[in-house]
Amino acid sequence: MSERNITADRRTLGFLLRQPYERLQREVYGGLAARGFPDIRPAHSAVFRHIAARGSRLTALAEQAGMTKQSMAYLVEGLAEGGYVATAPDPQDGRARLVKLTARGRRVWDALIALSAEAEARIAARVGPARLAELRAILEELAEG
Amino acid sequence: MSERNITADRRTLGFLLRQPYERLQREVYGGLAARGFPDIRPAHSAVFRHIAARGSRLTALAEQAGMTKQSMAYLVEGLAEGGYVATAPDPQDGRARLVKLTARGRRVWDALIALSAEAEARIAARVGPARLAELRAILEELAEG
DNA sequence: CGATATAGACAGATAATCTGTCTATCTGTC
DNA sequence: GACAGATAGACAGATTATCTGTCTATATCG
Repeated sequence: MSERNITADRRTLGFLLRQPYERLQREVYGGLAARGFPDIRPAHSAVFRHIAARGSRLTALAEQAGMTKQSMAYLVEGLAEGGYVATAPDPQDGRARLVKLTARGRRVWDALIALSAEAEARIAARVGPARLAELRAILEELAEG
Repeated sequence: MSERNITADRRTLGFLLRQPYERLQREVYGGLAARGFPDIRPAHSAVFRHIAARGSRLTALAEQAGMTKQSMAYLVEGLAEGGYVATAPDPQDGRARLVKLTARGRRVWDALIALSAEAEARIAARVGPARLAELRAILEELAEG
C-alpha cells in the first residue's frame, strides 16, 4: 500500500454517495427537531415512507422497508409512545393491527416532505438545477437495473 | 396526505442516494466475506480508509472518521482480535499507541480496493462509463461545496 | 515544578438491527 | 366442523455501532 490510503488517489463511489446522503439526513432530521419533533430519527423514515393513509399492517411495513417484523415493531412502538401513530385492530383480520398516522404524525409527514424539498433546493442552488436533475436521472436509472 | 405516500410522486434524493450506497456495501462486504474476511463489517471502513502505512494514532483515526475515540477504539479492538491490525507504543509519545495494519490487514485493504473497483465496473457496464463518470463528477462537486 | 492539555482506557447508555420462539387467528381441505 | 398449516405480531435476548462521562498516564509550556 506504500504511502497511500484508499481515498488518496480516487474516492470510492460508496464514499461519494455516503457524504451527501448523510448531509441530507442531518439537514432533514435537524430541521424536524427544530420544528418540534426531536424524537423522530432517521430510522423512522422506514415507517413514514410507506405507511398508508388508511393504516398499514406491521408486516406490510416491515416488508416494504426490507426489515424484520421485530425491527419494525420497535420503530412503531417508539412512534406510538410519541403520539405519532396509533394502532387499532384490523376489522378484516383478527390477527392483525393497523398502524395509522395521528394528526401529529401527519404533521411530521408534511414536514419531512417540505424539509426534503428544501434540502434539495439548496443543492440545486449550489450546483445548478440542471446538474441536480442529471444526478436524479442517473440515480433513478441505477435504481431500476 | 390523501392516498399518496412520500415516494409516490417523486422519490426523495436521500432515498435515491441510499439505494446504490447500500447495494455497493452489500457487494463489497459480501465479496470480502467470500474472500475469507467475514468479520470485516462496513463500520470497519472507517479504519481502513484512513490508516497510515506507518501506523496511526487512535485519536487521529477517530478524528478523520468523524467519530469519538471510544467508538474508534471499539472498531480497532475488533480488528485487533481478528489479527487485522496490531498496536504498538508510539516511540515519539509515551501516551500514544500506533495502530498498524498486519499482513492480513493489508490483504483486506487490497481486497477492499479491488471489490470497490469491481462494483463500480458493474455499474459502468449497466449505465455506461460516461454516465458513471458524470455521476462521480456531480458527487465530487457536491462533496466540495 | 506545577498547571493544563492530550492519549486513550474503562464503565455504562442508547439506537437499530437481528434470530428464535411463542400465541392467536385465519384459511383451505377432508 | 375439525384439523393442518400459514400468517400476524408479541416477547426474550443478542449484536453492532454509536454516544457521554470519568479516570490515569504522559507530555508540554510557562
